Amino acid sequence: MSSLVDVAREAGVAVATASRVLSGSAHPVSAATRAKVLAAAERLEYSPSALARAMVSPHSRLVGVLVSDIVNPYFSVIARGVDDVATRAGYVTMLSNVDRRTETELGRLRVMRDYRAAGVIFAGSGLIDDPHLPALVKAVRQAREQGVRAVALADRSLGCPTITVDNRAAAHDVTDHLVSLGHRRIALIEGPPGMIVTRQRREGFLACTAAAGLADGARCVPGGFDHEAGHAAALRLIARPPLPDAVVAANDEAAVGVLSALRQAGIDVPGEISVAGINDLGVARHVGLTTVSLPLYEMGAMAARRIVDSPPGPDAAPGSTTTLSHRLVARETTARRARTR
Amino acid sequence: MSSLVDVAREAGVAVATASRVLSGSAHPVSAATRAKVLAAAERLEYSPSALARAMVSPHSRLVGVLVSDIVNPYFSVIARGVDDVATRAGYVTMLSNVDRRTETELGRLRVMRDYRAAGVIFAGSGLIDDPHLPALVKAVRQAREQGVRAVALADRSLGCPTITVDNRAAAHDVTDHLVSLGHRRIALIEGPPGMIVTRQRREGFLACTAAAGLADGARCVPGGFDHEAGHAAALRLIARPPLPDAVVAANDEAAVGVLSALRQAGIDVPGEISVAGINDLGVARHVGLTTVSLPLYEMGAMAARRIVDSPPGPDAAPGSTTTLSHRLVARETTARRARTR
DNA sequence: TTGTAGGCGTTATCAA
DNA sequence: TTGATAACGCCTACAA
Repeated sequence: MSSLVDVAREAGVAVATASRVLSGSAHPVSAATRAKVLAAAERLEYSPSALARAMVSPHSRLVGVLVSDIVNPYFSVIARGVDDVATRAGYVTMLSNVDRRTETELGRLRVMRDYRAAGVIFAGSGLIDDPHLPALVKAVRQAREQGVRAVALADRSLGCPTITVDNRAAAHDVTDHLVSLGHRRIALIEGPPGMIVTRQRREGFLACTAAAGLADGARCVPGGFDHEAGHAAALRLIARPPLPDAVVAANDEAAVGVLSALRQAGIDVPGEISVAGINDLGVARHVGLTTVSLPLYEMGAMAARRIVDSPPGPDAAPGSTTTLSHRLVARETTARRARTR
Repeated sequence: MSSLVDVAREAGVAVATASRVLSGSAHPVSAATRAKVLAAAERLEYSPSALARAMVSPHSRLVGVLVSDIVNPYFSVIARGVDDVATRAGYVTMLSNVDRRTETELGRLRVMRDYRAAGVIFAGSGLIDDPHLPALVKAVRQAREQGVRAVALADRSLGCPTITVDNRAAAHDVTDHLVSLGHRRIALIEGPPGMIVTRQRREGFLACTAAAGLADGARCVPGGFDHEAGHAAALRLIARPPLPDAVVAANDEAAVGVLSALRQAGIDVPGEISVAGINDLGVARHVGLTTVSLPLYEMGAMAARRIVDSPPGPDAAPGSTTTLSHRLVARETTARRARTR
């Protein structure tokens, strides 16, 4: 690898001059000199060291994204949004899986700060009564003081800007859709225990059923965010009749698990029971699942944009919250309640 | 952020000494001095600059992974394997989506080299008759000379170590499974046109059907790697009777698309037709899809291991190929051919 | 318009 | 065993 010194020597100019033309500086350089430098750089196949650049600038062109698990499509889509924006802006995405462990998140944040990341995006939901939260909050504050932008994609009280959706409202809306179709006994298959997003969606569900005077028919059962959890929860529902009129699953994946359990049991959807999810990932469209579309890609993209567009220096932006809108997408797994039982 | 200079001053020792204890050097340091330095570092919350370290060492602790699209679970699983190993070894994963564009891959490789990445993993399949391949091969060679390890996870003739599976054999084996179940007229729904992996799987399919004397019954139809492609291909198959006895889809996602098309058409699986995929991602287990299990996670993990375990310096390892084994997983979407038609 | 020089934070070399 | 110093490659005052 040839360095700026090599290029300067080859072009017969000072290092500073070479730097000025090659780094797109505003400093004036004569056309002739510029041409010489460019030619030399071309000949030597010069490519600036991103490391050295980052050393002397307020931050590197690295953007970190902390996800619970990249295999979960919820996070893949966010990561895709982050990376598209980052790449277009000349940045590189650093990815880390943290398995919902706040301590791991803390460790990864430190590593990213040590690379002088331009910013770090916290994509995962927080935990209820998280004993490690204070440590993370403190680390986030310090990182921000050092110029690392932080953005959260879920309500976590991290003391940094948050870009998220109203999970409570999303759960409310999908439940309301079921209510409006005439369903009276509705079950919610909850997300993983201990997660804030699980609580938010439960609250939305309960608020809607209560408002509709369906408190008696509303039933929350333990679940999770994957096929197996939804499948298992549905089996439990089936085992304890009467079957509810409708089911809201914690997310699309769980809803798909519910669908397969019902199908295996010979229960018709939406004839005998309606099923809905939340997220609207690829699978939902494919199986015709009624769900709530969440702007996941946009959340990632917007978070990245916030980072790459931000002027350098300590980040003083307060912990504002931007709430993106969601949208009910009615498909074939929900239908008007046909008969009484 | 306090630097090594700060720590040295605080401890009352020379910078070199502080560096020796804090970087775990083999150079001897007295216990007393060591303690002083450690205490000072603790007080100042010292954390070494990864950037400065990378500047003076042969490479950074960054591992790059180039995927076609992280939203595709095939790549998410690989990325997860890479990240798990990288993180455990104290490295950070840089992720880039390249949308199957070799030129983009080339650009991202350059960026990662500019960060002095320890290595770069090419996760995607190559293209047939790719006009940009020579440029990429050259860039890979140069990167390797500069100390960047390169690993490919598909047969691409990149001139670097390759860790992959035998796609030809995988397609052969799943086809053979169908043949052994008595199926005579078997259709292959191909992957995206122009991809090497598409050709390999087709070759395996054709080799198997030919060997079984089923050349007449073997039929290759255009498809793709997603739900929609599989769905559309199945519809075309249905539209032109007779329906084949069995279908091999290019991958699991396409197979799921096939299943839904058949279901919508009221065609029983596996009663009237057997369906199989390739990859064995989460969805396959869930829908009970017969498929071929590919060690995707292990491929990513092994590639990362190769990089983090490799001693620094120019990479001279020849373009060896490690082929990991696959395994047929028979589930409920395939069954013995019941009746003649 | 161009050049000189200092510094970013670390590790490694060479002396002491 | 410890210390001073030279890199690594770049950018940016400051000087000319």
